[in-house]
Amino acid sequence: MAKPDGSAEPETGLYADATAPIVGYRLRRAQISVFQRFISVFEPMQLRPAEYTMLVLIADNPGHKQTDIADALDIKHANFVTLVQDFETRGLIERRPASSDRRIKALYLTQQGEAFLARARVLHDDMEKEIIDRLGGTEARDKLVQLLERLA
Amino acid sequence: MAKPDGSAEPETGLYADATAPIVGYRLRRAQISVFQRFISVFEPMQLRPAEYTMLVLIADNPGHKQTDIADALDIKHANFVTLVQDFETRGLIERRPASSDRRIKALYLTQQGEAFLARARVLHDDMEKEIIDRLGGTEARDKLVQLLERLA
DNA sequence: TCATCAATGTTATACAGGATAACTAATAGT
DNA sequence: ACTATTAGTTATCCTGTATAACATTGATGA
Repeated sequence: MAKPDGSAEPETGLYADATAPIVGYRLRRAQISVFQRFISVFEPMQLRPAEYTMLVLIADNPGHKQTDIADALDIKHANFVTLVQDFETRGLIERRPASSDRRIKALYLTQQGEAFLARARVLHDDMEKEIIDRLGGTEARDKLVQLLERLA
Repeated sequence: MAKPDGSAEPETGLYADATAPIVGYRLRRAQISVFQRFISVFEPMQLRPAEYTMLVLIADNPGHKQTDIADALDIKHANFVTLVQDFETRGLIERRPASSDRRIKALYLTQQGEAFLARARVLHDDMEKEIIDRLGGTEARDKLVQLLERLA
């Protein structure tokens, strides 16, 4: 089998560069790697990536209804219910019925939730620093985010 | 609520830039978008992203055992079995027991499989061209792949 | 030799994420 | 008043992924 650049995988002799031009594949690998790091870092806080993003979104948009937050996260309303219920049980968020429309449950962080998120943000900042290091600087990070935006 | 740049979401009034610095989140969004496009483009061929990559890997590394291909794809051996069996049933790949070690099943594309992959590569090339357009050129694509490599 | 251990592939099973349908309660439109 | 729509909920399913147990075959060392 031809090996253009001699960069064989020692263990298997597999020509892995076959996947080089497949952007989707590279994207998925990077995403999995970053998410696994996230999960391991946040394991002590029992917080998964989507959950962290949910808390950030509620913190920065307090009082919005479930539908808005779920849509912003591209999570189906049906699946968002248990997610929200779990965090209410944990005392981190609060669902307050709107006086104007009793169907609506407006979302807020509790004081506990604010403190919890503050701790999470510290961990997350460290993670982002790690990522910036691996990428080679903040410019590279900004470039990456810019390119990802164009694909999303 | 403060809106630094005035870029509100008209529908919900949600401040979505809260997630801007979260690289993992952007990564996931881009990956989902690219994969959904892939799935829709390849729907007529009944081919999913991981399956396409599997065929490419087998084509460029014929005669390797299941374990090697599964490892290269980061798919658990147990889960790879049904995947391979399905494609054998479809007549696209062949599992040939190695004479040296009868435990090993070496993987090859059939002639049908080669023809099938050739058609798939055309579709995929079109998709990559789309992606390059969205990114703004081949240099941007190369830059993206380079950055993704550093994260994986 | 042969007893033991390791590697390959397989089956069964469980669990998490994400998707759909059907439902209740509340509101809006006519 | 009657109807349609919206917000939230429940139940259920499908897919991808993870683990455990197993049969077969091969490798290793007393």
